[in-house]
Amino acid sequence: MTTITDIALALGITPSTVSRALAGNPRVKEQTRLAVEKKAAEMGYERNIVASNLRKGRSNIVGIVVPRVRREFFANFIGGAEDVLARAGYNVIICQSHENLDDEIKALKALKNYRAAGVIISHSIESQDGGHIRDIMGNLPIVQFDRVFPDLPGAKVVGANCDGAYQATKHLIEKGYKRIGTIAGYMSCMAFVERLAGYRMALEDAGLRYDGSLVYPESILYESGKESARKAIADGCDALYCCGDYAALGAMDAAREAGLSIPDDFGIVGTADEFWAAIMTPSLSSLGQHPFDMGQAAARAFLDGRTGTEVIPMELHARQSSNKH
Amino acid sequence: MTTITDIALALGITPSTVSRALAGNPRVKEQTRLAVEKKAAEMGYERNIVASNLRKGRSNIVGIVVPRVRREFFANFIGGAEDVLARAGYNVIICQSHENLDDEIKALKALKNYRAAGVIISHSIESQDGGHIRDIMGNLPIVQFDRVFPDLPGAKVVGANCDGAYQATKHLIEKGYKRIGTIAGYMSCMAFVERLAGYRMALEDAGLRYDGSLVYPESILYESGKESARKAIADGCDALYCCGDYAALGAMDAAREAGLSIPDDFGIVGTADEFWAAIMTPSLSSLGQHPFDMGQAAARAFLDGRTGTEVIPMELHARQSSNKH
DNA sequence: CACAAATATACAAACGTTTGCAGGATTCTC
DNA sequence: GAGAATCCTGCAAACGTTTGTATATTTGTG
Repeated sequence: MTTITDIALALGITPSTVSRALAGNPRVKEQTRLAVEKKAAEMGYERNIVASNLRKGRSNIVGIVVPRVRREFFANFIGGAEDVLARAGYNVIICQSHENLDDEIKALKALKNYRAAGVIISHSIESQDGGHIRDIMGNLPIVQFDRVFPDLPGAKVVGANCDGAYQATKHLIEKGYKRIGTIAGYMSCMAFVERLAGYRMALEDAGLRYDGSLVYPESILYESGKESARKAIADGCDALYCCGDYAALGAMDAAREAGLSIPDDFGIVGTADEFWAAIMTPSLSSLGQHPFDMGQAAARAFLDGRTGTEVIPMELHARQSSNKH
Repeated sequence: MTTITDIALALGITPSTVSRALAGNPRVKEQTRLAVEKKAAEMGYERNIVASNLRKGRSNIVGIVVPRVRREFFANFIGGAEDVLARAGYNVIICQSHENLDDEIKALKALKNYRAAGVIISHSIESQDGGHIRDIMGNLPIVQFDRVFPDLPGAKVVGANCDGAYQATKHLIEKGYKRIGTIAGYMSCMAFVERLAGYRMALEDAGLRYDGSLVYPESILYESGKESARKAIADGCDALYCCGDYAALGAMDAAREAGLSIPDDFGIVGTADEFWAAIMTPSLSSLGQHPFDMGQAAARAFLDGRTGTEVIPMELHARQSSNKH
């Protein structure tokens, strides 16, 4: 592997000049810069990024910390972020917290240790606040997305959760459902808290009473969605706004098992607009997020050093599962 | 940030001893090792991994190069690989080739530059052979998966493509379909070549003639699947084995648009067993891969320095789309 | 032509670790 | 108790960059 010293030797100059030349430092003469660049190309030089990182005390690595890569939302987010970060010369290290505080801390420490240029994170369900993030990362740029701690400074990219849930709930009301519950997700996440607020607002704006007993703040996995839906049916609900499509799917199955027909006896709206929502039968109405766009937005927020909160719109895709006649 | 020099100073010893102590080198006395460990913990020391990597000339980074993270198969694979690599103390850098040779080369160079400990790769569709991989990575461990170049040495993890396609085709034959085509995928990938071989073998074992004109070696995306299926229908096929579920979905839509009923007029089997295959209507028969397991297997192959080819079984999930009466 | 100002390069230290070699201390053997 | 063998630790160089400061070179001004 050729080093700047090799180039310097070949040209009869010093490594420092080579370094500056390659960095485009205006202190080196045009002529020598060209000579250096030519020689470097000739010798197949590639900057040793590890040495560079050590000396500079920071790397061109951006860490992305998510609960799980396998989840479609996060995979798409990563896709979007990687696209714009790679174009800007950054490399992306992926860390999974597995919804687990310890793993999250471990990941953040590893990133700190790599002198990552910044971290893009959606915190685990176990994390109660952003203290550990701030403690570990110090004043490194942090971009939070989807699940964000408002107290933590730095950029944030979130879906229009409140507005989206409002739309979804309003849609159910307009379709004529009378007793609408919600599978609300864990209240430790802002995203879910906001959706609940949107749900409530829609009810109240329509002159309906908000009833806390129709809020099922469980996980949004298939099984717990099904379980919550059973309770909702027992509680007399005729519709559910679900904060996740898998929970919505569970709710569908619960309704069917209870002998209810969808959408006439029971209406359902999910969230995320997974690919399959449109192709199943009955097709599932769902509130679409834009994970890929969010990833791009988060990456750009990092690159530009922006610091506010960016809200990515969500739109309702009304389909059969909520189309009461 | 405390360094080994700080610890050495605090204990009145030298950095080299501290380094050795922390590395568990048997050349340092038990007693001093304990003292060092205590002090290190006390001072909140964490090894500067960048410096360590520079000195050692290699890092604990493993690169995973895939066409796209957003694809379920790859996202799940990465999930599996990350799980076992993280447990072994490695960090994972994700690179996307976007099915593009240039990006793949760029990614490999970046990984080489980071002195990655190894690379796990599924090559882009544009890559014709493994020459560039070998050229760039030199003798670094390379694990290939799914799409592999047989000429490239090193470990390989693949699905049982031939066997799987055989099962799928045999299933269609046994269900009574008479003229079975295949949406075969690009022939630049081993995986697809093997599946085609399995398809052919199943036909011939059943005494049916293999007809090259019923092989549609196009991409396996939805649109091209639909297009290929239109041709297949025009060619008189009554069933298709599709090398991807999205292509299978396209085929379904093409059949429906042609007024054929599934499964009675037209049978379809897909590949990958995406989540939605089971819940759509009619449900899609599909050949299940195990991307998460493959990820784990690939990571273990890397860790153990294994070098053979590991074959992960595929199983057929027979559902409505191929259930001719 | 002398002196100042500007320009271009060289020198050397630093980033924090690892590691071959050497040397000091301890233990062992006869 | 002398010598060898063993055990620990220290010294110093190295990994390849980057960068503050100093020096050398060129240019400009009166």
